[in-house]
Amino acid sequence: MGEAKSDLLQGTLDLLILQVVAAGPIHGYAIAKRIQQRSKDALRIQQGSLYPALHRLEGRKWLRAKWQETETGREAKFYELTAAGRKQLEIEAMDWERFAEAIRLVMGPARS
Amino acid sequence: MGEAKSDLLQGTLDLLILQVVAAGPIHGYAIAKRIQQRSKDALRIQQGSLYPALHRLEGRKWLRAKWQETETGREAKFYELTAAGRKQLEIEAMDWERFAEAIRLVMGPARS
DNA sequence: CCTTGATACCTTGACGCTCTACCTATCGTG
DNA sequence: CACGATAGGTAGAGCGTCAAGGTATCAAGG
Repeated sequence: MGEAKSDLLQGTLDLLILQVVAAGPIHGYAIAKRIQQRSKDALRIQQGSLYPALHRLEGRKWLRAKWQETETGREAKFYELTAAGRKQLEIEAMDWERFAEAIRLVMGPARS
Repeated sequence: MGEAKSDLLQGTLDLLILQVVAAGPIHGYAIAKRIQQRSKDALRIQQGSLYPALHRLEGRKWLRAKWQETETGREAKFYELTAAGRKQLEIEAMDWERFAEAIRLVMGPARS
């Protein structure tokens, strides 16, 4: 029940993660929370989506990880953007804008 | 080579097809052409994506198909929207707008 | 004490969609 | 006659997301 389809469109998760991490080192759990908050609860990243995505991005050298302590005194894996990651973020942000514009064109000029 | 990732974000093809078919009966090949033209060549629907999608939408009773003759005198399968299809189009169009807005929020208010 | 909920990490398996690549057939043009 | 455009289709693979499960720590409440 609830949502018939998945919350996210495939391919957008990487963009969201890169964007959030771009603001500074942050751990996985907080990334999901941040995305949820910033989207006003419209986007909820499942942990089963989040962690594989983080490992994927790390494997592609777009993120770098290191264990650190949170403000609450717990160990957590903090991710930060590499130079390649920053470049990738720019690419994906542009891709997204071009894609959204293309959809807008097909959906018709009649938009409020 | 070429595009590293898929042209389309998963889930948007149905929306595009429904929108194009909403304008009146049209056959598959023309749907792909129409989407490509309207998006100013940004979106190219592969036949291997198109036909399975059409069969899927027909199976869900959102489209109805019948063989007819084109203006050029060839047989083609013309698709048209059912009542359920029209409703689905509204739902997916709304979903898309909410989703695009959510991404915009996460990407930051700092937009040109 | 002990349970509950939040924080924080992770894996597994299934599902769905799109892609590449391939196939058939007709028509018009060079 | 070969080719590109039109028109339909299938098969296999890849990939990302999801649901569901697991571990462990910490704080608060009963």
